Amino acid sequence: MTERQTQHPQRGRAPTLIDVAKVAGVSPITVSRALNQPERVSEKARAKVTAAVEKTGYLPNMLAGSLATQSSRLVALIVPTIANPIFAETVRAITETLEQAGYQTLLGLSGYSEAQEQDLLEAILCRRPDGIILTGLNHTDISRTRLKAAAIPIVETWDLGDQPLDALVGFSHLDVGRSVGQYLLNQGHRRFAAISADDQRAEDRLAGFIQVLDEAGISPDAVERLETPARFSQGRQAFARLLEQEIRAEAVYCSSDTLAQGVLTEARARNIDIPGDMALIGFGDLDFAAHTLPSLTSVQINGAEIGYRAAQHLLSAMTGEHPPTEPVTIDVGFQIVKRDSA
Amino acid sequence: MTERQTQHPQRGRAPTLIDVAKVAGVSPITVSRALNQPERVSEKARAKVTAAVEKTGYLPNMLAGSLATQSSRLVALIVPTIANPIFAETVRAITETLEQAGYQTLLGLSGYSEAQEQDLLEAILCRRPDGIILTGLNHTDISRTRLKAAAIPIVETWDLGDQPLDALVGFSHLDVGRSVGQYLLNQGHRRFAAISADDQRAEDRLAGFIQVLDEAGISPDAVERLETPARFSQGRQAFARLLEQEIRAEAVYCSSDTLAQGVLTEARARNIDIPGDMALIGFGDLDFAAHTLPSLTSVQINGAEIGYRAAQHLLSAMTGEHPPTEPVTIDVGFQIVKRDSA
DNA sequence: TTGAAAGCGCTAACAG
DNA sequence: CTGTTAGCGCTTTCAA
Repeated sequence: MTERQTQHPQRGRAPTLIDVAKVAGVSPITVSRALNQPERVSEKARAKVTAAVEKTGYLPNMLAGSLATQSSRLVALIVPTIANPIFAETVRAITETLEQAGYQTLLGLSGYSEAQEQDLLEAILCRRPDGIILTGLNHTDISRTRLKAAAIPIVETWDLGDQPLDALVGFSHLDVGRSVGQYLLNQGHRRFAAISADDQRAEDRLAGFIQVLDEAGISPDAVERLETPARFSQGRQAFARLLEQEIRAEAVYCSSDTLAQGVLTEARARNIDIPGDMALIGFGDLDFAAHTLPSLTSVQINGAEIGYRAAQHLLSAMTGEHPPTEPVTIDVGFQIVKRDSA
Repeated sequence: MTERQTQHPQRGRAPTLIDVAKVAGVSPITVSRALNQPERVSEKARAKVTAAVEKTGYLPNMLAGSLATQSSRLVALIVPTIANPIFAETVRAITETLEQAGYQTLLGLSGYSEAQEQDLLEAILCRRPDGIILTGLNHTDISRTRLKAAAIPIVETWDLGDQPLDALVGFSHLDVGRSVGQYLLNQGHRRFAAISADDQRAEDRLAGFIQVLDEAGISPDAVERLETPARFSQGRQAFARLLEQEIRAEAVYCSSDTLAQGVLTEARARNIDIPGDMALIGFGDLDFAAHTLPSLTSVQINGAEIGYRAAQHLLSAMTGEHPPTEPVTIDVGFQIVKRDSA
């Protein structure tokens, strides 16, 4: 009398394709086809399946599906942080674009650390993503090896360089720094101070800035370097330190809008008018900067565009529209924008 | 002469457990055990397996593993947006906590829409997450049905209420509104204006605010309602509209720091001193507000704490430390903080 | 401590 | 248009 009921789906077990097939009175494969390639099934069968799915509350098990198909419809995305709105925008654009194409996004936060990125990568690659989007060009050797072994489309973002793993969507940080320097020189400034975070891309921008000053025979009066991620309050403090050292620059370069905002706040507290008494330049996302830094100049990056282009490229690579491509580089550019004073 | 090579892992195919087993000279199951329960395997076998893994560059296929184990080590997380730093913090805290416990996070952005949440849910539940974290208490009926059918631990966040699906980690938005009203009344203010977004939680806060004024026999001179997500510039414009209507409140209530910041900017442009001439109160994350709104009062929420507690609860539920629990409610609270002027 | 057999839920390939 | 068979890569019995 201990016979188990196998007539209808058991309590506590999610209904499977087989349960649906039984209820619909067709074979499992017909259910599978009705769900995934409806055009390859008679209208009658389709109706029976639809009803059975409804009745059982069936939800496909994608773990099984992906295993059989060898395609997970999953994309891995690794960014340093989402606390910085500039990356939040990129993440949003990517998830949105991929979602529409039927892909899900597995998010990893590396905290600007290559080691952490490597750990994330190991965990994530086990899930067999169909593609992967990374931030920057710097990865550990082990990461590079694993990525190559995974043999899936890769897009690196937020930078430009010679040796991308696969596709690359970004802009040149050295050029950003150079442009900023040139811009400030053109404004007639000759005495500079710089406040910069110490991650690779911020360093690249700073290097460009210093390079262009150097070409004009100028070197900055002071360079303050802060640990990434550099916060508002650190920017404020760094500027205060400069003032205490009697450094009176005509223009202050900041590696990010966040830092520039700190400088702005400290300047206000000391009745230094920006941009009247001193030029101040930041770097960040169009939207964010417009909202929080209405009274200064900034290098504007379109985080969303980077995301869209990266996702679109990845999609076309994953759906195999082009064969194992040559590495592609997309330069999304940047611009220096002078906003009205608040 | 068209015989296929099956001797060693083929090019283009990722090595499997069986490949590793062959190289190691043991059975597949021994490899599995060496990897997942090393203590149940002889030291000798373990060494052989480790070497073979190294040599083949083997990476476990979690799709297969999860299918066999019926456990994905995946957690679904749905938030309205990550553009708002308050949610970004929660997301960070959650992914970090789960990562340490060996879980990955599948992120969905609902854009404050229940319909979109439902779509995300359908896609995500197909991947058989072991647990799920949602924002707020409002879900479509279909979402509720699916969530119950999934039979996995659920944590709802950012709100408090009577009918949680399972666990609940948040605070009372009505109480926030009431506290703000009481605070401003205690300061001696009697003429108020309110600028609020129109999502459920902002509406709840506003209702609390109006309620407490009402109890004091006061009604606000004006209430501006903005569509969620409400941006900086809209807050600024809303305040400008109030001024044009000759509404001169002693205190302005804003449903978020972002809006308050817009008001602050417009006030500065018109030489209205905050908090000297007019009180202004916002709502948001401690860190964010401290960075961007140094000169006003704000209700402070700890987004990271909500994330930590939610993730911790979910972990203990998933690892089955407690049996199918009674619904748990965790009130993380909030506080009103007056900051120094910049 | 190790292995053989069976199966997780689904779909590709082939037949009918 | 529909069904049968076999297998995706792993782990769970159970037995040696």
